[in-house]
Amino acid sequence: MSEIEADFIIQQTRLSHKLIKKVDSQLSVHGISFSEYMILYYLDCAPTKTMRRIDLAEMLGMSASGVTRMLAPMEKIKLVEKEVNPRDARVSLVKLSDVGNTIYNDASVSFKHAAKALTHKLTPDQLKKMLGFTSQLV
Amino acid sequence: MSEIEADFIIQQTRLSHKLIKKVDSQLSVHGISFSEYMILYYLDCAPTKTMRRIDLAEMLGMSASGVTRMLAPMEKIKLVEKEVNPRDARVSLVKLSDVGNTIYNDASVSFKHAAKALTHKLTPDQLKKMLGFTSQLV
DNA sequence: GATATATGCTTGACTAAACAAGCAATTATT
DNA sequence: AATAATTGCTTGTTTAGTCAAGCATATATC
Repeated sequence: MSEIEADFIIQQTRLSHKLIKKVDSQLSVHGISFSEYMILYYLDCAPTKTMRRIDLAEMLGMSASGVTRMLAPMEKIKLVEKEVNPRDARVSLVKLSDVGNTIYNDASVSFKHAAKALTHKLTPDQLKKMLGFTSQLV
Repeated sequence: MSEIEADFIIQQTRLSHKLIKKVDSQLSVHGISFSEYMILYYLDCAPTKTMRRIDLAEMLGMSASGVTRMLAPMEKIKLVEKEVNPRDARVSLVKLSDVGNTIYNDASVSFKHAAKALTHKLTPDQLKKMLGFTSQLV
């Protein structure tokens, strides 16, 4: 009666829940949440370590207001800095600060450890295949 | 620099986010959220269509209080019913009502449709493999 | 060049969930 | 039998997000 596609959705979301929970608890050592880590991650990926808030929201799959709310405390503890865009006064750029960069690098170690632990049941080949499938669906 | 395990976690959670969002919007036609669907799903799976709240919480990966809060409105609109356990007055059983069953069956059609649409980029074989990997990790 | 429309961001109000604390009933210890 | 510990559930409080509305700036149209 139950179909494989539906089962997949259910298992997939269960897994995600578990992964985030685990990673979150590992990252808490560095004083950041999974969502905050993701912000630092995308900023670090950006060539100038700077992004527009709306692009950040897009990448995170979040609303613009959600990003505003998340960034406020991160600015307060100087993980990121606000910059203005001289060409367009509407946009307010977010920049990864030096502190933020350091925290991100530290947190990345924990993140990778956690990631390895969470996926150790798969062989490198299986993991590679799975990442491929996952990326295809995103 | 970036490792495949970490990339996998990131892609996996991105995907999950997308899946839930899509399924949620499809289910809204039936007046229920993804989480509520999951409750109905687990109740439907149970042989007596009845579960203890704490077991439900366990299956959903939620806290007991979260379940209490979710069930309150569902009881109000009669999707589920509260039953007492004659052997243990501490537990309050949750039962899938007839209405709940009907809604669940209707919603399942939408759910399966959405699931198929969301996974159509994978061949049946790929999907089967992926479900296998996912289940292994949960 | 004036006005309409679109874009980026923030704020207010709300919702879903978590955590911690507490109550009530059960089970274990003595 | 009395007390302690555990279990199941609920409630108060807090946090992370959403959506809708609004403000400021930029772009397009006439």
